[in-house]
Amino acid sequence: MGKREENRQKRDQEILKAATTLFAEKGFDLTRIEDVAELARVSVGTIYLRYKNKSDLLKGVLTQFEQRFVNAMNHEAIHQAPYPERFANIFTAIMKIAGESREFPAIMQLAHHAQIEDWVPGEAVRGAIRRIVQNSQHEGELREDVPATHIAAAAHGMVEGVMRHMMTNNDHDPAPYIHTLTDASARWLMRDAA
Amino acid sequence: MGKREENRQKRDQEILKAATTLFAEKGFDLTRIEDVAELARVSVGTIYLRYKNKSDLLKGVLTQFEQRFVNAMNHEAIHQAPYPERFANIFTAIMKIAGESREFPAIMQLAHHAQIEDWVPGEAVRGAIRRIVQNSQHEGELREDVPATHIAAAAHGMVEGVMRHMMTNNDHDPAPYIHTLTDASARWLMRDAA
Amino acid sequence: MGKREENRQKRDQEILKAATTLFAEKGFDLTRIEDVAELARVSVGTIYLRYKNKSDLLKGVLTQFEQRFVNAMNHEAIHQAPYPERFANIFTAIMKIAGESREFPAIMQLAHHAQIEDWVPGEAVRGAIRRIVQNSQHEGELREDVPATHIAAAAHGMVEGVMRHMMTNNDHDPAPYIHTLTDASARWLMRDAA
Amino acid sequence: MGKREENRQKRDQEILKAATTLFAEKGFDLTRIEDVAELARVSVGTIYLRYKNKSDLLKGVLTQFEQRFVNAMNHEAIHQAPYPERFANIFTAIMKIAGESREFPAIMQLAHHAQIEDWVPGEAVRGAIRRIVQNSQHEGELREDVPATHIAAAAHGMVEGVMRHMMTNNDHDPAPYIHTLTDASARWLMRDAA
DNA sequence: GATGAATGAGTATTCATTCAT
DNA sequence: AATGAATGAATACTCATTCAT
Repeated sequence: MGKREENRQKRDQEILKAATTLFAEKGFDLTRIEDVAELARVSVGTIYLRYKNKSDLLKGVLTQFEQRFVNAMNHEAIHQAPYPERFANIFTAIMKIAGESREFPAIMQLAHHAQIEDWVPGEAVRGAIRRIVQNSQHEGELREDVPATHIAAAAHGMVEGVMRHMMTNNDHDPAPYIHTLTDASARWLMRDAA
Repeated sequence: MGKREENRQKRDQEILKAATTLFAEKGFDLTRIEDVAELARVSVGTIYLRYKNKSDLLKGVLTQFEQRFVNAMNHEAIHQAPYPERFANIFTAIMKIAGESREFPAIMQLAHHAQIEDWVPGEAVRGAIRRIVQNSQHEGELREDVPATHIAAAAHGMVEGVMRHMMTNNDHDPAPYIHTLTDASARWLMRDAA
Repeated sequence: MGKREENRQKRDQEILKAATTLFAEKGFDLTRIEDVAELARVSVGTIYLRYKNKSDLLKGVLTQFEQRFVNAMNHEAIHQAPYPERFANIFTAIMKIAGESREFPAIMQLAHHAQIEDWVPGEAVRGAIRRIVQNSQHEGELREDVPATHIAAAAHGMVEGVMRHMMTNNDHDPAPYIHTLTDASARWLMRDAA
Repeated sequence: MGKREENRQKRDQEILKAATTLFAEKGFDLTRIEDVAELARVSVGTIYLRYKNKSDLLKGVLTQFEQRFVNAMNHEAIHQAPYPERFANIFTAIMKIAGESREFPAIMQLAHHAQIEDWVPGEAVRGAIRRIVQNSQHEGELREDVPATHIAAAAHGMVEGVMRHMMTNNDHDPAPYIHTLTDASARWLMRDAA
């Protein structure tokens, strides 16, 4: 990797990091591109070389965030456990990611912000859930009479709801919530539970 | 009721109706107060006599919407049915309300708009869920080992997720979704299901 | 005087007093007619029955203020003293009036505010000066080779400049300033000093 | 000087010139920043790049004006003449500056406009007067028993009063006024006159 | 005469985006 | 590629004034 390329990637990261910090801190409207540029120590022009507008920059931030959740859910170790432990593992991984980022609560709100072109909030995460569910259904480990798309939609909302509740209460111990989510999922979706 | 008072109430209604229409159609940012005034056939000043700023007007719209759901959920008829029919009744009522308003899907997105003073999106609805759940727990009809607050948070998110999915798919028949929600709730929360 | 007339005059005074207080406190632009009305415990409509617009209300306040200075200068006792004592008496009277009103410094600034119809700031005061000077010139007590209008213009400016200096320095003892003004006037205008 | 720098300076000049013209013509409130921009052939944003708000732009105009008077008063040629010619020279120079600018009378009124941050109208001019007076006092040419600050305050007011009178009368010949001011100053302040 | 709710014209200021250097 | 000065569209909000009661 040439020095030039190296520099470029470093700038990319700085921009995304600065944008994340400021969007989380002040929200979308109150974050000025000029401030992002200053914090990232690049010029405003440089940001526009990479993102076609402000919304596109937000999309970059959100994409990076969702990708972390998708990665955590797809981590193979998780899939080796039997149900309902696997539920617990997935929810634990999700909660861990959420807890690691101070910006997460604020960014989560932003995901619902004004329409972003070619972007549906949570879609990547729901897709990951759906694929996991479908695999498990095919393997006979989860009920097959509930459509995987319904499960993805409901489960995603459920997790989001629980996280919102945690944040509202400023509660930092995820254990009880992981328990609730695992319990609900197991009773709802496990074949044996029927 | 004097002419003055009569006029005032009529104006109140017109403003809220116009705001609902425009916020739903164009979103928060693109809705101009001047346009709301024109549609409501009042002056902009009159809107500011009632709402202290644009966000406060949105809060008025959202409050009215949430109240409809709360009323539907609190409707006594719903509480006379045995579980799991009661679940089905509640979800049916909710879906009916949602389906009745063309503006609902769009307004639902707006609820998450940047901080509105003294307003937490969905709080009224979650409060209603929590009270229903607590009553049913006390009456021994639902499991008591899951905190009602957790249930409210997760169930609210679940319904929101499912509704979002319906809207994304532009799906107008709520029956399958009501079924999924009722099934999930019953398995998760009914005492006998344990 | 009937009760009605009495009430009317009382309202008039309340309005003028409230306007003086608020104009002095917040300046012309930041004073709202509604606030004047509230402080005077009348309705905004009542203010408009007496003053045709906001500037006219300011004119009312300024007129009342200038009149106090004119009255002080015309007070007969002052005119019985010989020069230069008479100068000292006049300046003392002026400084006394200025010192008596907490609002005076602020109101003095406002006099120069945007054009008010049929009103020239300081005109009444300069007229009073001019008449006193002319009388004294006719009586042979002051030099006649300086036009009274020039004297009025210069002397008025001089007093205003000195008052501004006092206020800027937050200086509450007028004695040294009275001395300076008397000294300057005497040397400049007394026949014997030539 | 690069093209950039050249352009910048040209814009600076145009903005100040346009602002002077319009403030003088229509007063502060009725001058729209947009019109200043148009007259200066720059965008409104460019004005805000240089002045933080409308008042700050007025301050720029006023500062430039006062500086001309200060420069005229400090012009060394003036200081070589003996008193009372020096008084005559100073007043002549001031009147010349005032007469050269069509905008001067109107701008002079604006100086008293509502509080401008970090700006006291006439302060620069009074400071210049004070320094000249102090030098002359030290050189034994003017009375030392009148504080230079009092002289600055009173003389500045006197000149202002006389100029206001000239303008009110729409009088274009400064000679009689220069005479009056010189006469007054000489009698008041010259050591020999005592 | 008194009231005060309703009106609606009016503009300073911001900041995403561009493009000459 | 990088820069950052220049651009200018876009609008929430205020408040003097009116007039139906």
